[in-house]
Amino acid sequence: MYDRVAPPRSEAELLERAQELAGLGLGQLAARFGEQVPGEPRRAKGYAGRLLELALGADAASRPEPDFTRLGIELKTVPVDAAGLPQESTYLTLAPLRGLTGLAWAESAVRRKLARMLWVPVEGTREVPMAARRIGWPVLWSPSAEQEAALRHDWEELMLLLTTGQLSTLDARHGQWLQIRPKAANARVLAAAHDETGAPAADLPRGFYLRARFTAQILSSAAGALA
DNA sequence: GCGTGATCATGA
DNA sequence: TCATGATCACGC
Repeated sequence: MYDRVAPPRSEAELLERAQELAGLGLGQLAARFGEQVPGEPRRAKGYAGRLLELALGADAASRPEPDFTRLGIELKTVPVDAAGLPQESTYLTLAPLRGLTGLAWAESAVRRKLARMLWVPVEGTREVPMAARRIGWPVLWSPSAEQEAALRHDWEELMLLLTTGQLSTLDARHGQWLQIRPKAANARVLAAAHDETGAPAADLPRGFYLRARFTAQILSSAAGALA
């Protein structure tokens, strides 16, 4: 079979690996692992992300930890259009719906995820078949002071709505850069939450997402999005 | 069933 | 056209 790629031992090694993948099509990369890219895009959500995890040696295995556990780095692939602009928001982490009293930004899961991230743009326009979509130039990123302040502002606004049990008024329009949207297999899924009075209740699981216009800043801070 | 990886598809 | 709300696949 095919050996699993060993986790990178340093940021530099991880970045080098990602840079070596730039310009490759997803089909070419998949072939290195004896895989074929799924044919139907609707059934291939998340495939590019899983393939890049495999190729770069991510070791978190879908546990709620950074993808590169030893380096504390989170990997995100982001679909971009022909101009290199992100086409979609980026999922960060589940939003806590219960037991969130006293939760501070400094200890939040959102901040931990954002602390250090490797962004890999991938061609994502629907006209391009999955296998032909090319991997772009990677960006190793941490938030600037201004970016972190803006994200913290959004997070605190959103968390206030969560802690007061105002799930019914919380929708994806809140937040300038961060937003909260459903994150579930379907709209019938329920997670432990609480109501406006603080009593236990169940509600649709939600996740924190980074808006595409924020991700655009990250990608444009580096040179070309596509190699 | 949950949290991970995300993108799809429809209404505004 | 575009973002919101809904959905699809995988590992365990």
